[in-house]
Amino acid sequence: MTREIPKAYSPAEIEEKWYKHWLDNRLFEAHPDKEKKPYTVVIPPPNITGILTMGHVLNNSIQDTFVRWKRMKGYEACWVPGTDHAGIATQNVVERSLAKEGKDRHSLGREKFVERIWQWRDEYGGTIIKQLKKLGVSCDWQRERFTMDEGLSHAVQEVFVRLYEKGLIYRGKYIVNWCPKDHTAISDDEVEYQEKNGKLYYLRYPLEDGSGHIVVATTRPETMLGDVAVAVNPADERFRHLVGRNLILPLVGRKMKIIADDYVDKEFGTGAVKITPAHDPNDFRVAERHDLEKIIVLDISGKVNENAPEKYRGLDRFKARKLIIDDMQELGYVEKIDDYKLSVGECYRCHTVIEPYLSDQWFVKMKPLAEPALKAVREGKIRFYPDRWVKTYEHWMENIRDWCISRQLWWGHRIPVWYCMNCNEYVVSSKEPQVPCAKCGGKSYRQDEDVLDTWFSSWLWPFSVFGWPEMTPDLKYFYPTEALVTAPDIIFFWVARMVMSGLEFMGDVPFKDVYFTSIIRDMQGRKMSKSLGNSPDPLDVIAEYGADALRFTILYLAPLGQDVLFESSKCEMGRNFANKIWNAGRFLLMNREKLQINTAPDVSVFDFADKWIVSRLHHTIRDLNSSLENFRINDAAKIIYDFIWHDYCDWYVEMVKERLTFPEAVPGKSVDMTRAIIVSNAISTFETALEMLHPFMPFVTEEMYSLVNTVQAGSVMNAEFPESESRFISEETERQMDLVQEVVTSIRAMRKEASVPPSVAVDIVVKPKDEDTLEVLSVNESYIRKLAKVDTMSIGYDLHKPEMSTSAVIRGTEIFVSLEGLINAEAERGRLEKEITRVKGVIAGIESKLGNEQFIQRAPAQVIEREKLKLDTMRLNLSKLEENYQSIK
RNA sequence: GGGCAGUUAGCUCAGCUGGUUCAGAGCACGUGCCUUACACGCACGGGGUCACAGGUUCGAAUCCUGUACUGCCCA
Repeated sequence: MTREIPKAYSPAEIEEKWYKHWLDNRLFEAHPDKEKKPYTVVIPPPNITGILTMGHVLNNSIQDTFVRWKRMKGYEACWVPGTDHAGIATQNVVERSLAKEGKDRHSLGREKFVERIWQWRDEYGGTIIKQLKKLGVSCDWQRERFTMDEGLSHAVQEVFVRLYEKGLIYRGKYIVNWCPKDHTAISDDEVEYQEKNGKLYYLRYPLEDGSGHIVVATTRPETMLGDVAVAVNPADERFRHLVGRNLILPLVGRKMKIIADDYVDKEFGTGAVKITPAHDPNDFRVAERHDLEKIIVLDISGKVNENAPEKYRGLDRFKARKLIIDDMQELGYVEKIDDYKLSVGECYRCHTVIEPYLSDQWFVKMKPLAEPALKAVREGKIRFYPDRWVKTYEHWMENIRDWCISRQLWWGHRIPVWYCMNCNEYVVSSKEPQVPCAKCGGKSYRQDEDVLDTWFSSWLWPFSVFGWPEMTPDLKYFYPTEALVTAPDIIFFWVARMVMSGLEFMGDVPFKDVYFTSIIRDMQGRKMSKSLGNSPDPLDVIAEYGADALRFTILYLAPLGQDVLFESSKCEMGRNFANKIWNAGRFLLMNREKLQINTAPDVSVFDFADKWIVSRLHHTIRDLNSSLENFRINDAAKIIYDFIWHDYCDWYVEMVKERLTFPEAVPGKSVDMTRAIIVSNAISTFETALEMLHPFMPFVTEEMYSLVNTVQAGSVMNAEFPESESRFISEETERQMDLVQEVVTSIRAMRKEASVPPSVAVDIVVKPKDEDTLEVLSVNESYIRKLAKVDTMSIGYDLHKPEMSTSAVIRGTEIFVSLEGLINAEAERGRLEKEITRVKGVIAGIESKLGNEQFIQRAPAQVIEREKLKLDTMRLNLSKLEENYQSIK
């Protein structure tokens, strides 16, 4: 049946088959097990409206690699998947679909609208989860959570109540970032700043007594409708005499004072600042200090409201800006208008320009939560990879501002605050209060209309997924989690806040290591985005190259802390690698099939090649484990790639072929039995390599493992991850193999240089440098002959250079390739000349080093010894090269 | 304006604590090969004053300082 294995690996059916197998056999499921140590990872919950991006691919490939690796190492690996409810984004999506039916949420009503969103979620919300499965991730799907689940919602309410009771949640009228499109407040962190070309308008405000005017500069002239004062710096000589005098606000006619406040920057604009307390955060603070009125002049859509002169009412803020400037110009109140670069805040969801807006909101006091969170990172209880993110984290924590958590949306966790219908007194409670109002005895309540910021549920994720606030067995066993793998752009939104909530509510950090992934960009270095259309659809990439190929390629390309430029054709690398593995397995299977002998691996039949590959294998295991432990995942990918492709396939398999043709005689064993053992030994190393590679390329390794395994060991997932054993590592054997490889390569090069066709075997003469070399090359004669296409190989100290031959010197050992009729004396002389010049250069370099007294005095003895040895070898090489050069006729 | 990265072969990138094998990989390129798994392959080869200028050191792609350009974050 193995004869039917196709030549090229085609991933599609194989991936589907194994993913189903893993699910059916519940291999991803985790349960508290006292015998084992837990290894817990929670997925950064993707947005429920989202689809899989290359960023998710990287992120989840990394997580899966770690989770599978630890699972094979005997940990109870638990990877919790899920999604978040993405308040604004989801509400937008459903509102759009309502609009198509000519409806809006207000006509539907809150209850129906929320119902509608749930319907939408049931229908489309699972998209990204389905897509993740295509990638082969080993999440425990039994544990899939959604931030709006009952349990997680309960956690959110509990947290709100607890923080409120602790005095860490308060309500107040403050300036918030208002999105006039989404009609909601958003937090400071949800505002994205863009550098834009704008104007700086210089406006004249006349003094009340008609004795002149003062000029203020502003980028948002429409806010003048809400101006209540003009402020200057108290130390500013230019304006000192004006402080305390009155102005008349043009267009409005309001009388306002000139006040002095340190906040004003003398250098900016004219040094005089108009104060609009209801529409600017700095002005708001000035107004608090000076007890000024706060006049809101825009409505929730950014249109001028009834507090402004009639002429402007109902105008959009940008239209109002134009009209106001026109009117001011007409009245002679515009001094000048300059071009000006300014940074404009936009809503991170819909990119509408944010309007600072005075409104009633709920806030979390952050300072008390930030302090322990800062300490945990400083003390190394949580480590960041790469650690430079610690600085960013510290800076944010040290300058932390209170978190506005209320959102004027319908989709989300409703704020657990109840207002007395009678007197408006409020009670904070996760359920509707059953007791009469403490203030007036009223008996009916209404709940706060607003919902909480989505991140207010995400920050609880590492423990809410395990049932908090109940101290469930799962929570006890799996918390704290081990590693968090996430993109750096949500370090504030999410990572920092999880640290705070973990410490506050669980009394322990939520995770020990945070791995900040690279950002995937296109080949021009641009961020991948929907609007640019420069992001390949990972599902297309998987269809074309296979999930293993995509995973491996992206891991190989993404070094820790470095951005990655990606295009799907790069996945050829991963695909080719999968194909290489497929064919190596095919080779082994075909040979086993041919022999029809069942046998176990047998160390007693090990020859040089086996000892070498096993040494390389254990080297590789050691390096791979240490790379993964240090989160150097691209190194790990490279290490395993090089081992399988270069050591195993390029050299070892070729050597095995030679042995299968001419097996060494083993006492008491038939020739075919020997052959079968040789194949079994080769398979055994291959299996270990598959185990090592499995966390990176789960599908092809599982498939090959199942084909190659005779004893039905079951899934490779259940195999123990290989551990390096130093008794198998032989530096000596590896050095010897290096020599064999160098000899083979140099013979191949000489053949090529002399244009010997690949089909023609050549004779070689070897004059070894010493006993060791003689021994190694003799032992490996058959391999050298096979690998370099050599007919007879003569080896000895007293041999002579064949008449017509080309030569090379490898570490003092001379290799002559007979080239009867093929040699070109001129070319040969040129070749040797080039090599002689190179070696002379090396010698001169070392001589000047060794001749340097400073070097002799200060360099470590080891280094000096090394240089001396190198010099000896190089001198020997040179003398032989010169000798051979002379002998050319 | 402040902070953090980056600049190494035509392209995309490795190169950890300075010193054999330090100048590497993949792709691309050139030449030759259907050699008893693999043309998604094999073999061999060409290609880089490691951004620039100083400095530390016996010794610098690697450490320090400055400059230039690129990108990100914060104000």
